Amino acid sequence: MLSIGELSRETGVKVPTIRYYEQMGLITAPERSAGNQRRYSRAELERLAFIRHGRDLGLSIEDIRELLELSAIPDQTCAQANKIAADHLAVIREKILRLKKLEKELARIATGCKGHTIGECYVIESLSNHGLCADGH
Amino acid sequence: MLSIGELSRETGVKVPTIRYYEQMGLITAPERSAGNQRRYSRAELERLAFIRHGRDLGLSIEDIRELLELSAIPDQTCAQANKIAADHLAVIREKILRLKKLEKELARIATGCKGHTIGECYVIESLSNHGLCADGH
DNA sequence: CTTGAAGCTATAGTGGCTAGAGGGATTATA
DNA sequence: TATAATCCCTCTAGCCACTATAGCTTCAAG
Repeated sequence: MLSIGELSRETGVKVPTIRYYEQMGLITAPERSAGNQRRYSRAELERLAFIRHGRDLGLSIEDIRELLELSAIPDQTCAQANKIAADHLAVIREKILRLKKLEKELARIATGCKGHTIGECYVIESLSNHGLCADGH
Repeated sequence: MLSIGELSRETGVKVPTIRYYEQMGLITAPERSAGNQRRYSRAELERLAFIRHGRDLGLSIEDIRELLELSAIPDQTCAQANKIAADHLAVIREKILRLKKLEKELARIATGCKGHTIGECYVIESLSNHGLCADGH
């Protein structure tokens, strides 16, 4: 049996976050010690590791909730699980594209400034004047 | 003189967001009509466009506040403005790197599943077993 | 003068935590 | 056994940048 602190150390999920997940219903309320402290089993550690892993991959709490529900019924087809992963992959790819555009734009702004005063500053100028942007963003 | 709705249409910033920016002190409270409605001048439109542009580039409200303050004193050196842009560029580049790792990992997970039931599902399996991951993430 | 769109304020909700207050429990050492 | 250090408890509020809702007033067109 693990205390919440031990569980935290083993999974890398912070203590208040574990309590938050319990409140959100991602993990069920565990047993308590005589003095009302949470005591976790190995099964709960694995469930939390699953959640942690999903969050690290950027899945939302709701995505993870759904995957946890799916994983409880091993005979069902896994189409839904695949869909969650594939949808999320599409979101990630979209984000990457967007950020690359921003990177390009910011690199232009940040390196373009040769003036020494705000009055001549390209950073300020660029923000004031959207027309200077290469991409529509 | 523009109503808040006109200002919204011209800048692409939603009406409640404009009021929010006013509350946050990014734009000063504008004149009011006889019936207490906001009336904006061209100068305010430009300031809002500046804010919008900064937000589009992912700058925080605080970054933008600082840039707005800097832009009000044209004789100061622009080192600080450059720093804000450069720092943000670094943050963006970091995010891109992180997302690329996630993309790789998710692509592996989402395409790896050949089973037909949850019991054999690679998506679920991968989340349960961090050891399958190529990268440390 | 009526009607419908647009505007007003104030409050609460979003996601995923994080921080703090004010206490009780457990554990290691003296 | 006493005590001190550390951990844990609940509850509430705060973070960011909005977004939504409710209940009201004002404006502009016909």
